[in-house]
Amino acid sequence: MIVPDGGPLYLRVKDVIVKRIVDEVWRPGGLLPSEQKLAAELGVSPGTVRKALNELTAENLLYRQQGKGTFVASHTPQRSLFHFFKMTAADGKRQPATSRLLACARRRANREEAGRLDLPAQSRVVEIERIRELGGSPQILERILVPAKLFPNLGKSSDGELPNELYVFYEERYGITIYRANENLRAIAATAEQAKLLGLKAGAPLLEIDRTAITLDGRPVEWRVSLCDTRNCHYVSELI
Amino acid sequence: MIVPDGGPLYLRVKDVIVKRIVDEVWRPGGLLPSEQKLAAELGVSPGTVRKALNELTAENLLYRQQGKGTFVASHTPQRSLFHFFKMTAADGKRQPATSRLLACARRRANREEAGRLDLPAQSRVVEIERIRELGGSPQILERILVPAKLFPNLGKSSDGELPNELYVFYEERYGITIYRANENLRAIAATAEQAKLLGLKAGAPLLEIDRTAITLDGRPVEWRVSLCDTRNCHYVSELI
DNA sequence: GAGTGGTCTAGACCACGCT
DNA sequence: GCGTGGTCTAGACCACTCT
Repeated sequence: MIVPDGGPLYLRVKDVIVKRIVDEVWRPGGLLPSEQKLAAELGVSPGTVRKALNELTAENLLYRQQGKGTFVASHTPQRSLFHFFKMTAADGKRQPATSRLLACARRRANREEAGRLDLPAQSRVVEIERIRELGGSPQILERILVPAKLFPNLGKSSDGELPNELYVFYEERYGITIYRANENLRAIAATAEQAKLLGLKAGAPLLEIDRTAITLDGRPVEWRVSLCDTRNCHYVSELI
Repeated sequence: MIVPDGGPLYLRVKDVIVKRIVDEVWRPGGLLPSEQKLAAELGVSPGTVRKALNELTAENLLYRQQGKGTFVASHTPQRSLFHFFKMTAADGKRQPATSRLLACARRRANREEAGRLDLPAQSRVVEIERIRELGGSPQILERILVPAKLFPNLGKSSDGELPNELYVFYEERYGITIYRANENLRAIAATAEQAKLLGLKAGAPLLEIDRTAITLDGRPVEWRVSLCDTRNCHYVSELI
């Protein structure tokens, strides 16, 4: 048996599959071998492989299509939008979001930033600042921080254009796929500078979304703080 | 075969089980028949029953204990706390929350309120106002609205005491189990009155959590608006 | 020891996508 | 027509709980 020892067999099969995705044996969007072939290769029964594949599908790591096969999940604009963007307009309509770049530069991380990204002190990072507009008016002020090492040319050449959906871009351009994110939400008062950028008065209430995004192997690769004017939109959370 | 027609068998088995919970054939905390007995009774194979039970377990409707059996999920203080209370202290510690009742009275619903609770216009409702404290200082101002019809004596006699975990109370006292909730989050500025109750200045930013809680059969039974002082705590959301 | 859920196996048949 | 995943079945064995 090729799978490592210890614990239930289907969990070990899961680990093998995850490891192959991490090692880029199978890349996002790519097709996995069929259940039967995987079962034969790993020396387990098809039912065990099926259980592993189904759990990974439930965790949004894979997706399956009857008649076609099993694929590694990847960021399409749709998936990115629905999974990682929880702001919705007050009227429920999903308006096309556009973004305006304010800054994009490389610099050294301070202590807190290095800690958040699990980097050595003083590591180089790329800082992106932008404003996202929903329905024409500025609504979200974002500061994004990523390790420079993982994003080689980002912020060096003056890339005037960055796509609105960054996770699609991370994946296609740098081979970095975001699988999970933790968000902490607060209400804060806008500083004079923030207020000006969003067309508000200083002290106006803003929804602060503090997000750490992590890859499949659990490394944090993005720290993002979004400040939202929630007069015309809100953050949606479903508790089950 | 006892299960109704149409669609995959295991989904029909799920529907049968859900219906029995709704009809209180099996009550929260109660023990279901074993897989084998259920399979025999419904005339399907044990594997099919198992698949249905596992999906319902994943949806937090049931829980299973090896060697003991399968039970209908119920609100314990723990479960209520972990599933439906997403505020965490800034230092990550979960402090015991206490609450102070401001008001609890029956009255007629206005248009918006009736709409939110899916009630006829002018229906009687119970309104609860309270302040929740985390670590000694007031942090959350809550207004809770429930249909008077479903909560017979609530708010009539002056119940000076209401437990901190209302969902446990709803279930034990009125047989109403909350299974899901939708929350919409915003940042707002505190009114003078709100600020006074929370020990803040007027205009201070507050996190507004607008929640609709629904039962297993999909009926909304509680509308709750929580206003949180998020200087020392935050709302946690995990995106997967 | 009896009963429960958890795991693992094996195979049949169906629905779907492609060629 | 072929290969894929989706469903359904049947049974063996293990781990756990309780008496």
